[in-house]
Amino acid sequence: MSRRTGVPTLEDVARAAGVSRATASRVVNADERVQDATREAVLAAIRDLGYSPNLAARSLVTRRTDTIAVVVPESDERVFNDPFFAGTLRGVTKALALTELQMVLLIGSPGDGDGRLDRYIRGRHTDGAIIVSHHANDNLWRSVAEVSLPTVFLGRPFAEHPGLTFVDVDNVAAAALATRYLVDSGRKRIGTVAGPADMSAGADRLEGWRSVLTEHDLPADAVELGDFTVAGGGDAMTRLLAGHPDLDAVFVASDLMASGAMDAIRASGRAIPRDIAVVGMDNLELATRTLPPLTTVVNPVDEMATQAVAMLLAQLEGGPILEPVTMPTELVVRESA
Amino acid sequence: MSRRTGVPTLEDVARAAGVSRATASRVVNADERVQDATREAVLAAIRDLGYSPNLAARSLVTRRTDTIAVVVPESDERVFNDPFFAGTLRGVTKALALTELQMVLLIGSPGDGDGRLDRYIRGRHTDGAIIVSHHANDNLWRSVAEVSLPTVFLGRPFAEHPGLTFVDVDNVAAAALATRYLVDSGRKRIGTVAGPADMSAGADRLEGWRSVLTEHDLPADAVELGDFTVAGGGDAMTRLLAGHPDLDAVFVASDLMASGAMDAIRASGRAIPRDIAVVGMDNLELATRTLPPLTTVVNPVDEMATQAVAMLLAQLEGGPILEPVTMPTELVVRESA
DNA sequence: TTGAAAGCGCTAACAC
DNA sequence: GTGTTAGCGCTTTCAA
Repeated sequence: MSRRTGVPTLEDVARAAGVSRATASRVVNADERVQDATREAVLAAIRDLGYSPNLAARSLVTRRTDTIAVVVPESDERVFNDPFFAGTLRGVTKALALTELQMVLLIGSPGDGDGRLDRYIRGRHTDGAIIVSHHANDNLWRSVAEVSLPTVFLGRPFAEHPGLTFVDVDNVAAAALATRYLVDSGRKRIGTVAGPADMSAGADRLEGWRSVLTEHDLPADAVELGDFTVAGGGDAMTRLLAGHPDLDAVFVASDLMASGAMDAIRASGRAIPRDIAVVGMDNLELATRTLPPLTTVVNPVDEMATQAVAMLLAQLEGGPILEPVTMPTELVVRESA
Repeated sequence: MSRRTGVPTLEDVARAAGVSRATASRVVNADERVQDATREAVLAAIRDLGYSPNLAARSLVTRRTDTIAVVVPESDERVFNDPFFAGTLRGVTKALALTELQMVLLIGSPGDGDGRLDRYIRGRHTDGAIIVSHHANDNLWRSVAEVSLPTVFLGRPFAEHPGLTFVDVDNVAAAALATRYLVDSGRKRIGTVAGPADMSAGADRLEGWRSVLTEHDLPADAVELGDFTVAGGGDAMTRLLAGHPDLDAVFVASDLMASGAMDAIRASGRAIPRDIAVVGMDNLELATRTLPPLTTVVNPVDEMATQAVAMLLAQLEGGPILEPVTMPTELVVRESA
């Protein structure tokens, strides 16, 4: 055992097993061409010494870190309060648990003030990245492109760039699905609480809502933006009702915002769905617990995360950058609309 | 720039700046004794080349990884669904953001079936660890002790061991506080939905509840165990009511379980707090949204996480292992009791 | 099937 | 203040 730190090295293992370091390394890395007897000896030494490879040393020569970054350019508050992110992280964690890869979670404010995320990416400290919740003004896409870091976006990135791939739902279609349901149930004055304009999910869902209203010659002017939080949804709804007291329905671009919006609607003295029908999006567990339970569009975060990891792994194994994947959605009808 | 990978090394920087690798290294590591002009030249080269240190190479020589493990021996499901863990991770993330340390999140089932967590710890792949939600039968404490990995437990570990330190609330006192409040408000037949017996938070809160009842000569036989989930709390409450239909109050060892328990109580046709008073523990945001809002004991996860990180940092900087810290709690009275 | 040896990129001890 | 040099622990040719 190494005299200095007490942590056994491969050298120590080799000596204990009476073989060379190269052979010991082969055993550690499951190389075929090692005689069974030799392998046994080395494995025994590993057990006895409690050997564990020094990852830094390995990384230095293999030029792989065996980690992938999960980048979320949002505040810690949001990341750890919003069930959408919880679902995403759960999905990624689950998918990654089947591999040898370790997840490195990088959280940073949108816009990335001090450039921490950017520097980490440009430093190529991980083998690849999954970028969630991308905003128009953070240049993460540029960074990954410039250093050719294998990356999959979870949610379509705002920028178009050859080689940028992603997995997402068709947010335009999802919002259209929700809005069409409201139209079909006879609602005539349909507003929306949209997501941030600097995120594709925000912009696309707004467009889906608008397209259906236009298609039916209904007014598409009742729009307020929220920030994908409960409070933001409540505030937006309050403004919406103030500006358009005749609303009889609203499509809210996320369940979290819908929860806040429903509180605001009730606070205004209106009944759901009698006076105002509400449809959300995400289908969080929360949607079953609102009053009344929320009709919403499924956002299959778990499957999306699995898909994103699979696409990234394919790239890491040397495959080509796969085409973007769009997951199907569906409407879940409960009692709010 | 290195001809092979396209990633610039310190050697490249040194050459570009016309200095030795050692001097370039000094600039990168903010060593004082470098002439201003030299420093400028090196910094310029770093900028031009887009240099970023190879962490593996640095780690190999410094014998530090600049990462700390946050170990949660629970399923991904629980970690990413339970707001208690979200709060903990948020606190740790926030505290770590002020340092140079990167968090490595290690999630694994209790009991640690395949030993992944254990191996990671024993491999000393991080400079230190914060262990959350420790169970009696996982031997994480033994592993950190055997490899002398600087560690702080978040929540008192089940095992006593010299050198094991932790931050926690006084769970006995917290449960006693809740139970005493119920006694003082005239309740006579007080049950409890306790946490898992293999966790100190479970055992201690049960003991606190029992001590107060015994002290007041009240029966302390109405106990059911839950698993700190909503469903588990509901099931336990249902059993409790079946076995003890005369209950007029219950202390539930977590807000999440309390939420489930309240559903079960309502389902049995009883009113809260008229027929049965309920006190929870944690003071999650959820507690403000139950019907009726939940009276509960504060579990200051954010402050605990901050404290744990501070204690770990002190150890990493070479200080002694600090004494365990117990944070204060308080009762938040809402409408459920 | 095994071993010898080179070298990954960096820091730190030492010399100047 | 700066440069030279050794060496961290590992994988991977290359040769035997």
